[in-house]
Amino acid sequence: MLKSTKLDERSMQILQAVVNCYIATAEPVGSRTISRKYNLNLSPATIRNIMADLEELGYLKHPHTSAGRLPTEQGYRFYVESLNRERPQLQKPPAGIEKCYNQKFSEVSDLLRYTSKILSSNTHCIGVVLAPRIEDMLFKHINLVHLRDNLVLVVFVSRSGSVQQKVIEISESYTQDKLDQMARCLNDHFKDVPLFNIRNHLLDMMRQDKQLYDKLLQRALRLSQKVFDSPEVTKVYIDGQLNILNHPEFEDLKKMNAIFGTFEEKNQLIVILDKCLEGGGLRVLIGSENQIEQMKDCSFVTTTYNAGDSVMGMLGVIGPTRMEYSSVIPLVEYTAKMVSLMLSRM
Amino acid sequence: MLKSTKLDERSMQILQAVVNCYIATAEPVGSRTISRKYNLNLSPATIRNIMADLEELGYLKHPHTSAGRLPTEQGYRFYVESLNRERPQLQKPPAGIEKCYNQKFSEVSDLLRYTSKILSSNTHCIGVVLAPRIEDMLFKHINLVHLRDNLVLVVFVSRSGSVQQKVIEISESYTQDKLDQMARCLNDHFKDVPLFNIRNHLLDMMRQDKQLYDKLLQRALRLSQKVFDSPEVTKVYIDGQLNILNHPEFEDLKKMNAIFGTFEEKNQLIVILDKCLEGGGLRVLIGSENQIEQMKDCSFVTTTYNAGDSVMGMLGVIGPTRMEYSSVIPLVEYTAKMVSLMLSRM
DNA sequence: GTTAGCACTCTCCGCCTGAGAGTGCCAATG
DNA sequence: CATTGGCACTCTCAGGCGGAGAGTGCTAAC
Repeated sequence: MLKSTKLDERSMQILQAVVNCYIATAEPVGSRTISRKYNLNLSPATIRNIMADLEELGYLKHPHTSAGRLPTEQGYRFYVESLNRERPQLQKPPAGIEKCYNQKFSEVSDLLRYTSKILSSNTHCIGVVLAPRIEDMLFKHINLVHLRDNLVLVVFVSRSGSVQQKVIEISESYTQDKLDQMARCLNDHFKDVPLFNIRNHLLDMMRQDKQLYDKLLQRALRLSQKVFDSPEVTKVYIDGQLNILNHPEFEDLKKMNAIFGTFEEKNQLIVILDKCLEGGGLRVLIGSENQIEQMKDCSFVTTTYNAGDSVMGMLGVIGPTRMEYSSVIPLVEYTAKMVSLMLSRM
Repeated sequence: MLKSTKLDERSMQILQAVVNCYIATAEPVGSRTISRKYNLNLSPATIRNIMADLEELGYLKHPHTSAGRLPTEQGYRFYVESLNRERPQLQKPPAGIEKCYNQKFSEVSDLLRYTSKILSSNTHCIGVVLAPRIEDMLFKHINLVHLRDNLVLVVFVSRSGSVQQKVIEISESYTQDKLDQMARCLNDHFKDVPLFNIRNHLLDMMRQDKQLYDKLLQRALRLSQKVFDSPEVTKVYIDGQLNILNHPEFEDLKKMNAIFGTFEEKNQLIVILDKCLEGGGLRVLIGSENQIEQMKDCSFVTTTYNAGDSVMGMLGVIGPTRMEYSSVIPLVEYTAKMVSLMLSRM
């Protein structure tokens, strides 16, 4: 019938009603249900006609002839976009979250881990927090501890308070005293240098000091080269994986297993999350938009957060395509705001 | 019929056959199956009689009249004990494990995390490794890093190479230089003191130096008191939780959920594992012997490992009661041996 | 003591059926 | 002519039934 891509007001209302209803019940919704629950003053028959149109346009689908309708991915997408259009009014801060952030966090990793918990427990989805990339951090302090023989423990603290540790093997064996001196050297030289730049910085310094008038510094530099030359894996905090057990669409053990598998092998996930990081801001990936075959029944709602020194990470939730976007989206955004705030204080 | 608690040779053979068979197939085993698979030269009828006796004695049970038999917990216990009696011959080192430990581990935590992976992937059960209790470690090195205001990052290294970190809040704000001096002080004074003793050591020293002729030391001591006075949670490494999805007995979502829940809240688990630690050596907890209501269909196979400086922890697997004890037990024991070996080298 | 035979029990699977939910279409209506 | 009521049609789901299969328990024979 109606062949224009634009939907008229009434069709939109019905589409939204179907999506809402399906999100709430996880069952195909019939025309009768809509006409009763939402007082649009339309008879079931009329609604049936409109639903048939919506199906033809690709927004709804049918599990079988005599069942109700449910949204396609295109239907969800339309729904989410219309949510975002009306967002300003929705933006009441989700209750309770603010209180959670009243406590003090002494370490960034604690804050992020806690945030993934908050996200998962408030949305019944999987909470995900991607830590700031290490290269984006600013050097603050380094410590070298002699372990045994040629092994040295390196503890590195960034200005925003993240702590990394790493054991490296070196060719010579230094006493703890020597290591302390070297650490002091490095701390003096690298203060506030961003890590992504530290390798260049290192090379510069080594070239300058080729005359080796300061042998200790030279050694320290060589050691720190070892520390900074292996690429770091971005840390990701995941919480509430078990939440998906409670969603009826994952009762099928096979589907569930596939999803758990993806979380076990995090690489694939990180690729997607990294993509969400680019550009910044809110991202909603619906169903197969997330490119991971096994996760084609899941949606991602993510946004970016920023730390005081403009280092950025990403947080959000992963849940069934049939998730409560209308509450999840504001919650994710609000959480990101809180995290940014907390980080700027640290 | 046979009312003596002792089983005769033949009954034992049949009990073992039933257990073996049930472990392999996860289905109640009938008399016919036994008489065909194990050539005991007995007809199904005879075996039926014996099985009825074993049932009366509490070793076997019946899901319903016309089904085969399966072991009760008492049956499993008998089976495991007879395995242990014959153990010396079973003790061929499980292939492949040794190779896994050919690599170098620079940190204890890496070794233990890796071990939990090894355990889970080789047994299709959940791998569990309890780290040595912190109080059992020997002091090696401490580092203090100024974070901001009154927050200090404390990094503590034990002689066996474990690294702990902790952020503490102090009343005064010290410069990094001061902190370095204090750390050096503490390193001199506490070298090789066992941690469980360090609090006494501290108090002693503070009493001795009451005259405060060394103000710096005094401050350092007060700071370190803060560090060592909060009790540490023992770290536990768990891997392969998803393995239980593949065991048919946990297809029931409810059971599975209960088990996952227990792992989420680790406290309960740690209590049990701590109990296994006491006394040392191999422990097999079958079904409800593990005291955790939700885990009554699971068995624990654990043993202790020891580090070079006699610090001890525990490792093992958790799986369905119907697990392959005959291969799991030697594997757990062998792994513990390897871990002890690796630790003594570190 | 061991075994063959046989009746009995219980589960599992496929088949059928009726109820219920929902659609699609058609004709009537304002 | 958009909307609506009515009605036939389709599909799922739950329950009941029955036969096949597996296994037991008992008894009588070896």
